[in-house]
Amino acid sequence: MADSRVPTLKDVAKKAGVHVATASRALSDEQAHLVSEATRARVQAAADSLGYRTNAVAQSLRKGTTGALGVVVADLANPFVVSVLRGIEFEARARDAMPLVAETHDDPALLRSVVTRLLRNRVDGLILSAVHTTDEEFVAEVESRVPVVLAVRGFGPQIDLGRPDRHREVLHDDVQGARIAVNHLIRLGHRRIAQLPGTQRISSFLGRSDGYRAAIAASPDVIDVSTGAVALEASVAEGRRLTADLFRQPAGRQPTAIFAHNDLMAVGALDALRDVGLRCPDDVSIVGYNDAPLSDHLDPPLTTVRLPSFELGRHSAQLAFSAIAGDSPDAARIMLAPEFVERKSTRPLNP
Amino acid sequence: MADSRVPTLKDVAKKAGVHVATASRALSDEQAHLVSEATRARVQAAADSLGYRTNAVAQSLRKGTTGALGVVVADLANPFVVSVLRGIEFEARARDAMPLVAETHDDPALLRSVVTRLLRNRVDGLILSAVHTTDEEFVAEVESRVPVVLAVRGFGPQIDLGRPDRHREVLHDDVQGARIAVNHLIRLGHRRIAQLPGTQRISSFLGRSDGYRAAIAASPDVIDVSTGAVALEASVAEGRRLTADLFRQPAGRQPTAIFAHNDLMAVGALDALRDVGLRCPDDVSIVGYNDAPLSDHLDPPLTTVRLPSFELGRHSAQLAFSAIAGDSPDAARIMLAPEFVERKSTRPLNP
DNA sequence: TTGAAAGCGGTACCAG
DNA sequence: CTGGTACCGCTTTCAA
Repeated sequence: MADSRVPTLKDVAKKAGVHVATASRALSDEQAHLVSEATRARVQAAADSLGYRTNAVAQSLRKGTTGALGVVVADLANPFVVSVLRGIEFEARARDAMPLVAETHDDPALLRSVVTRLLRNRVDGLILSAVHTTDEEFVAEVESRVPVVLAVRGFGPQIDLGRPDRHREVLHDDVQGARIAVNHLIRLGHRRIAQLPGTQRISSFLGRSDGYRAAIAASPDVIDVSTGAVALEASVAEGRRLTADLFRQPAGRQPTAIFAHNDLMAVGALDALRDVGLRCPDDVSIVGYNDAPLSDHLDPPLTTVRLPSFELGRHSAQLAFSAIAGDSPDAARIMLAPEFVERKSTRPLNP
Repeated sequence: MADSRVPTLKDVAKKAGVHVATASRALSDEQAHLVSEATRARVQAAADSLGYRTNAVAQSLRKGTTGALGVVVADLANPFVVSVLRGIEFEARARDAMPLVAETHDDPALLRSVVTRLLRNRVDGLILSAVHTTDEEFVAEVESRVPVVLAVRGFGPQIDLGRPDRHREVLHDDVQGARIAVNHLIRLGHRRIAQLPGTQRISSFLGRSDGYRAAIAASPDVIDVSTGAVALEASVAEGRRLTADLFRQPAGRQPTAIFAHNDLMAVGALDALRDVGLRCPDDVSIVGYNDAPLSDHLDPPLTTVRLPSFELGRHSAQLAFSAIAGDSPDAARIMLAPEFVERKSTRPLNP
């Protein structure tokens, strides 16, 4: 179990009877052509027999680049996030880069702390998927140090088209997703609709709120019976709480359809409905967001909005790597379209 | 957006009017006492004004230790894995260490590739939570280079108590978990029982099979009507396939209770039951494993086995860090107890 | 208490 | 095609 010292390039060179510089060239794909095939093979053999592995730390110090890409996410327990990560990993692997993943739990202090750590580790670039709208100043400062791509979440409201792009960002269209979901409910005949909004510090939820309100506003005979309360976190418990509050309102303000800002809250809504003796979809229709795993196996299977998470990850990484390579503008916005998934938790309004 | 060059310690020293060595001491918690308070403050001020951040790459090269802990998992989409990760993160944070997480998707080639990459990056230690029973030779070699802890999965069958510990491992007791689950079914009166086994290359599933068989063997009037087929992956689709096969057997070999090796397969079993017109739990009882999110919101809510995932992560990290510090034996086994969670997918056998 | 200098393990430029 | 050498940014003896 002892280490017996990890072999260095010097050991390899000695064993192969060449200078370290030669050994370095022999083992480098880009420089191997500068070396005679015979010595290259000899060095390779020496390296293999010693179990030599390049010290990436030394290599990074010398090269001034680490091949590491910092990735900051809010919550790994969110399957959507994992899918984004895999898109990033896919692109990273193709470039032999290494994603360093850190989690913030949506704590602004933790965001600063993990970004700082990543920066100390000299990541070549950063993909931030955990920003709050209040983090723009901090991020701007980070951007002055290293290429940054915002994924999933941005700063401004998406609906504000006049706002110039100040960052590189890859988002999905939450305004559009919410609009589709709510229009679906309206088309089914629902006239009293409520939303279960996530915190408005997160642009995704901000966008969904905007889309929700836009859809309602476009239909004069539809009223928004939301309580105005916002979920402290996008959880089952909060969805349940918010929904329970909805049904404490007078009958004329009780919704026949609910738009939840994510599937977990939709599940909480399902619970709350059961609590007050209402059934879904018979009495109340529910739409979720994100298409979480098993949401097709709930009772009833959940109508929801699916996001192109893997592709979003890929685009984010592509943008990051091209920024690192220096051939990318300082600001860019890629907006991906959501997909509506109709299942059994929505149905036409009872006559 | 330009970098304008990242400030180094030399820049800080120059600005503070001291030698780099002094600056280094001033900024180091352990050495700051060697420096006069006045200069320490001056250096700190210079560092702050320049936005200096220690170059962890250079620091690691010089110190010979990176403060990084490699963590290799099979599947980030498995919420249980995320919980283990958080336990690790918790301990790492307490030591100001940085987990580097890599995923294998249960591909042995990928395991080798990610471990190699982690080793090149000179992680101080490694937590492996993605090994197959066939990886022992490879892992032994890795252990000769760096402290390794096996988490969740080990090599031998857990039931083989005579087998000496050859590694550091932190496992949960799968034999016991399966035994409890199956005994529960037996106590409910079920006499024809089947399991839906995951691949036996993974010690967790191997242990669950062993526990399953042990429980059956201990009850002479109970018969195992499993087909012998094994899931290619622990997914809904495979659970469904295996269960469908179960009900293609003659009536006398059709189970009234099923033990699935994880919750996803249990969900697949639920699907298959519906396909053949059977109901759960009325006709067939089902037990899952892992207590996945939302398994309490399925139809019916799933009886399952919960694992102490966060604690498992913590123990793994503690063991890893003490091994890194050099005060830990080369072999050790920590075995954590599972917890049975009874919900609605199991009930007494119909008379 | 501070400065000088060596060196961690590579890479790349310059000679030969 | 190969060797010599400087240096990436930091830490750490050793002297002063």
